[in-house]
Amino acid sequence: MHRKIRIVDIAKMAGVSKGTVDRVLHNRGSVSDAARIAIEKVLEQVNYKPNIHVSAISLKRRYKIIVTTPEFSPGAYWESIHNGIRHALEEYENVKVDYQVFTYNQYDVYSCRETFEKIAGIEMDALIIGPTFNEETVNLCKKLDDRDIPYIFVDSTIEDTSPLAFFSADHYVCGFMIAKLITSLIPAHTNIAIFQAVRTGDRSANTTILRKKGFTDYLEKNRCSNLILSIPFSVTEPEDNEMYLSHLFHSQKDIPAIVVLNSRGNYIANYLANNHIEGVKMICMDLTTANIEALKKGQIEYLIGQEPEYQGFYAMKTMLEYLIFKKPVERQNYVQLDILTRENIDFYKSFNNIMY
Amino acid sequence: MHRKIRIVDIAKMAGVSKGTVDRVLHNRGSVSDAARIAIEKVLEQVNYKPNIHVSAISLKRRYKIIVTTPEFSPGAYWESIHNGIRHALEEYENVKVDYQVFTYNQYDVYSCRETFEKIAGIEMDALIIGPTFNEETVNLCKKLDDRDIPYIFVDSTIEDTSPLAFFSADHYVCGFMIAKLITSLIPAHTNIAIFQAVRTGDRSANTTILRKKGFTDYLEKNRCSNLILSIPFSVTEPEDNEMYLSHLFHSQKDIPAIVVLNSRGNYIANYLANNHIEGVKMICMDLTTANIEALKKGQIEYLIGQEPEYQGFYAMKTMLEYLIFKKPVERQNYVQLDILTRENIDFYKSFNNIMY
DNA sequence: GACATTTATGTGCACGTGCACGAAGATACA
DNA sequence: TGTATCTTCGTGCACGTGCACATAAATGTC
Repeated sequence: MHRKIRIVDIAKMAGVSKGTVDRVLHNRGSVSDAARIAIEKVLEQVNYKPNIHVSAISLKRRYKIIVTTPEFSPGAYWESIHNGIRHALEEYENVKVDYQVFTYNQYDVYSCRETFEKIAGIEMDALIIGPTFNEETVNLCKKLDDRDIPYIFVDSTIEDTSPLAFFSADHYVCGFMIAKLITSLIPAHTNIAIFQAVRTGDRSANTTILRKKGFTDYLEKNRCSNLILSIPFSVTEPEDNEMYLSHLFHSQKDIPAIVVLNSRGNYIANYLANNHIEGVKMICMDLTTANIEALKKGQIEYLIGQEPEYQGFYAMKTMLEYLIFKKPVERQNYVQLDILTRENIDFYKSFNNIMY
Repeated sequence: MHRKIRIVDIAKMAGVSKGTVDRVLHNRGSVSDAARIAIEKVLEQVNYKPNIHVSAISLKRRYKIIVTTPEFSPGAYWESIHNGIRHALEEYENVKVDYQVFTYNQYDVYSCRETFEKIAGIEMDALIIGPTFNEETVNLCKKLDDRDIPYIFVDSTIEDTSPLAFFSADHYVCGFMIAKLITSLIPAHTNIAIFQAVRTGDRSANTTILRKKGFTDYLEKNRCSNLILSIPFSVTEPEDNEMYLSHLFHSQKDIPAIVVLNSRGNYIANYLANNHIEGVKMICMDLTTANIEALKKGQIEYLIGQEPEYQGFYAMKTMLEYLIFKKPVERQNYVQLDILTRENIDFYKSFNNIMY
């Protein structure tokens, strides 16, 4: 194997100094066409890959990166995404990053709108977005596009935007898989109750819609005869849920299976436990600490994980490498869908163990 | 946050030169007790963490690392482990590593013995071992211990050895989880056929024994009434398997479920397909390309993954960081047990996508 | 005590990139 | 032609560690 090519090697080949090569590599301008073309010619021939270790220690400029996601509490889904983001910054501790977090209420479209308008006015190098509402996100992204500010989505992607990349589960397939799992646990012809979060202003989250679609499609394709009971679930008015649930379980219907398409499965699990309702198989989304607890207790049969730490970590990592090294970016990044049981949950790597 | 502490800072604090600090940090010797103690005192107070980027570019010495595992063919389990190892070396491309691979026949204890004896005589800095046979591995490790050569296990660990670390699934839990999955797919009181690999010299692989134990323990604990049919599986004499299988399926027994505790599940799947035996639920180990194909075709219901790339990657990464930076090592490293279905298999990251 | 040998310590360079600074060359305008 | 302005380009330093080499101190030997 040949010696690794360096900037000075390219400079010598192109008959210029390393400063000029540096300007071309980083698009800094102030280069004559002749010099630029000569250098580009050399770059085509040789496969130059900067030594990232040296780049790292030589870096001087600061980057301002903004992160906006729904609000979150300890142990919740969105906290994991933020943990991943922080881990990425720790890995690149030598890079000077000012990062600022803006959260909004994911059940209130006005909160989102307000936050996004504030963000749109800020000076920044890049943005990481955890989107919920379509229209508001599209509006924000339009402004970002105009200002040539790159942005990356986590958790889900939004149509009619042009992000640098997105890191998300395939929510449709997620619902599809959940249907397969739940139907393997219960007899045919039985009922399945599905809980979905309700939001203000008649808006639904992308994610839940897609999961629901995947779920029903599976049943249809496989001619499953189970009856689906769609139950609303309110995060803002938790007292309503008590009503929905008591309604469901006093309706004399047999409910052998429950599916929760958001991360609040533990809430339902607790209701069942408190009301001594047993023998219900539950499948829920996301490895929140509360959900994991319920899984270990046997209240939940399967938890579906969508690697939130991974999403956050790679969103930030990808952004940094794009900003610093102009590293080419893969746009579509679907994360793994993990099936967790009380048996394999203890080995699940929450990225705290992984580091990277 | 304070400025990061450097070697020269420590040197100044201890009243010595950076060369002496370097010698203490790397245990190079030639340091007076007085100087060593002074430096160690400073090191206790400050939290020195070397800048790995600078370390990386300053590295000069070569390391010789040997890897020994069972033989493998393309797309097979052990190949993934080797892929992970290579990825780690790519990440540390600046480190000069001579690495040499020695494989042995995992079904032949003599082959293993011969290979290990050869390895024991070689000059090296470190070793990564994919063990199969207990006694032979213990013998090799004793010699390594005498020569102070660090070694790391992948795939499984061996008692009575003192490895620097091991990266492995918890095979007992794996079997336990498989039992849970398979019993959820079939009615009570039915038969379950279990395939286990047979080896020369009456030796069994650790892994299979542990998985089988976990499997039967689950059934016992949960008072499952399924009848277990243990079927041998020979890799060396494949024509025997045809016999075992035809025996099984001509015995008039109803076989609604099959569990394969090694990575050759696809072999059984093909037998079923060729003989038009349908409606059998299979759970198999490992994401070999052949197994993945069978999973996608619907011949296999669940595949259990044990992150072989991850194992290889972190085994080599851990070893390198131990050798270079004297980084402290976590001994026990249990990998994730992934449950794959035809739905989520496409999102499974084979590390080719991940890189790191 | 003189010299040889061993042990302990300090000094200085290489690693390759990012970026600041200043020099040189080109162009404009009086 | 002389001066000012803008564009283009080259030079050189910083980053912090690993390690080789030179130097100084301590110890051993007769």
